Amino acid sequence: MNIPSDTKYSDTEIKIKNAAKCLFLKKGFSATKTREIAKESNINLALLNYYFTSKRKLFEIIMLETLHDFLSKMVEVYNDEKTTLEEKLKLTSSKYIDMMIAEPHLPTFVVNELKNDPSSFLKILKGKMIMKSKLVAQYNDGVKKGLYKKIEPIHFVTNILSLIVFPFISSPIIIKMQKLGKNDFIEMMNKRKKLIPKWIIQMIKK
Amino acid sequence: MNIPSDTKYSDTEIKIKNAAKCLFLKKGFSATKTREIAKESNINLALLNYYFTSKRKLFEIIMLETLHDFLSKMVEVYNDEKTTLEEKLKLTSSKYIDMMIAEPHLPTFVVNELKNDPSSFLKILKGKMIMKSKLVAQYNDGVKKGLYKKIEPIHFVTNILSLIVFPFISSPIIIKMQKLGKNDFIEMMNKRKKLIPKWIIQMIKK
DNA sequence: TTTTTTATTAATCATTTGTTTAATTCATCT
DNA sequence: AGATGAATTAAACAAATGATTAATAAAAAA
Repeated sequence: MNIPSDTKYSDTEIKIKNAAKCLFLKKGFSATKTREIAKESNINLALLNYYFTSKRKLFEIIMLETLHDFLSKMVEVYNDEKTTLEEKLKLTSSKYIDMMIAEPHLPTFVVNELKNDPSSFLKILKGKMIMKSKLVAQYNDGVKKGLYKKIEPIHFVTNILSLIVFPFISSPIIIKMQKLGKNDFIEMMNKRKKLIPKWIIQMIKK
Repeated sequence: MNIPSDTKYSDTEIKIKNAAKCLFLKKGFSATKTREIAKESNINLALLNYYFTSKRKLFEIIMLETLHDFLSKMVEVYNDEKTTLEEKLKLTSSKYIDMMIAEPHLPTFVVNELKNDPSSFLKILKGKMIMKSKLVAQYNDGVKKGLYKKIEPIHFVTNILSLIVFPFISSPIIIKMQKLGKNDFIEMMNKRKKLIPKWIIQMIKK
């Protein structure tokens, strides 16, 4: 029984999109060839244009969906009204690290293709203003109460994301430098789930 | 009067290499076309193959040189015998941030193309083991003396690089999110030169 | 069932792209 | 000046690549 998670798209369209997403994530737009997408999804080459008009259009659809998923998951945690700042840090850290263990190509892809076309980013970023999130509000509160040092919030947010995301972006380097196996790297990232919130707190606590 | 900084290469070769490096850094291997390199460097298309055999060979040369420069500058600071750990942090932060302000495409390029072919990384990484650097030794000393918390050194090094490099990799996102101009972003990064060393110290200090 | 619409296919087209060739210019040496 | 080798050029080639077409099969509507 099929769950109609995406009723907008037919089976064939989903097959194409899945294969395309996988390839685009791994190799980027230019290095991914339409024939490769067709082969990987077991469809005829012409169906790609039949359903998606062009490679570029297909790419843009995938780009927007991927970006949307990515940012939505972020903002969920940041805007939770019930959790404290420290809890948010723990949840963020844990959630994103899991997310990127599952899809290791995601951060590089987002960062890369956004460099070429930041306009798609704006389309998605409507209700997802991290800088106006509950997390930032809680940090500012802490500053006012004299609990936290005053840093510009953009640095605060940047630091959190840096410590979480950068290791994944640079994973090939870390793996080579440390002569790790893939599982060792995952192990290392799992350890960071607990460490990163502590580090962030130490950075801001008076 | 020409300074024979690179006597190995003729004028034409240098023109080609410069244009190619610029394009490869900006757009990656696949998206950069040989005709574009020829046009940008004002040389005939055939000269590219005449001097460098193939696009791929040219790319590999540029890749290795860029990587070499990048890592050399890193290790210089890390292995300075005269400076303290805290001084090294300040120097690192300041030096790399300047470097990436000058060449904003560098980190994304390195990270990207290394993902596809980490072998070139190993060729370069001979004498440049960051993990066996003076910096790490000094940190370990500090731990023994009870000054610093004990974290695995790989996390220590990863954190430094994360806080320095990630903002540049994600600069299009930061710029859009904060509605910054390019100069505002540079301003922000210049502020981080002083902040990052402090943050790192707070993270490790007991 | 018949008709009409939709989905799929193989073949082909028109560019693009990396590379090569063969001719020409330029510089160097005798 | 003339000969030799390197540097440069315009033209062309072959393969790859994104896209289209026209024919066929499958599904839906009548």
